[in-house]
Amino acid sequence: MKLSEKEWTVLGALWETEGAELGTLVDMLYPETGWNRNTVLTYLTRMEAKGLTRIDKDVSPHIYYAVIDRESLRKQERKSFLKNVYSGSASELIAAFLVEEKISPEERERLRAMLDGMEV
Amino acid sequence: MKLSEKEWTVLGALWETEGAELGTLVDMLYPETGWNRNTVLTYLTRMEAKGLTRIDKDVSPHIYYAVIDRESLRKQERKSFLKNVYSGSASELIAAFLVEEKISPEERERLRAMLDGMEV
DNA sequence: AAATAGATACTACAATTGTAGGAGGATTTT
DNA sequence: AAAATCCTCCTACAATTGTAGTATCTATTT
Repeated sequence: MKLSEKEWTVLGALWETEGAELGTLVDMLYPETGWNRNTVLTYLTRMEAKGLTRIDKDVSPHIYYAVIDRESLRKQERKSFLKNVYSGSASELIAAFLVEEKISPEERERLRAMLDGMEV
Repeated sequence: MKLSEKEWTVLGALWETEGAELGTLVDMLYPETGWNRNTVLTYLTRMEAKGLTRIDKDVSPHIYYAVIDRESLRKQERKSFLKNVYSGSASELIAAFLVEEKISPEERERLRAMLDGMEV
């Protein structure tokens, strides 16, 4: 399942909180998105129908959770990004991020170590 | 402007050909997508309305071109991918691709060289 | 208890996306 | 020239997405 950008945004808040009430989520999302409370609620319930979120209705206010784990979703996104945007060329992709984004010396060291580890 | 996956697919064919007739595009896309000729045509014309493609109607059959260049689109996609999927952490993103995708020794060397070049 | 603020449910509605079908003109092949 | 193909145009139509408004119910403050 391919997520929309907004759904990622919603999930971002859910992952951050590990379960939260509507008000909390609305407050978290507002500065970034300007969304109306009902907009957030609509996302939450639609995403429940898709199996992306879970709503605990036994308590009031309800508590909203992310259902899918971030890593597996990332994996899918990596796959489609690599395919669509870089026609499968991982090294080109990596190179682009390397030139464009600042990488701290520590991270650089870590990446280098990874490259070395692949040597064998 | 955020492209859909299908639009990327269409653009892929257009970039590959640097201008082509419908039939050519349909043939190129069919194996991967199974799209009906009219589906392709619909994409092409809708994308023209969005300024993504250009249609030369002075010749018959018409010739279809990509209007935006790949690199600038890639840039946008990198940005949103980094933000949405990796909350801005480029090194985590790169690391994920490094472990997941095979990188040839030559490419590995190149990436290493890039890392070294950042040393200064 | 009345008023206020929050939460939930239900409804709405336009824009976009995916996927063509049909009609009719243009061109190439028998 | 008739038939078979292409090509383009126009139309369609359901699903999804973005973004709420309304009505109602429930706590919380006055």
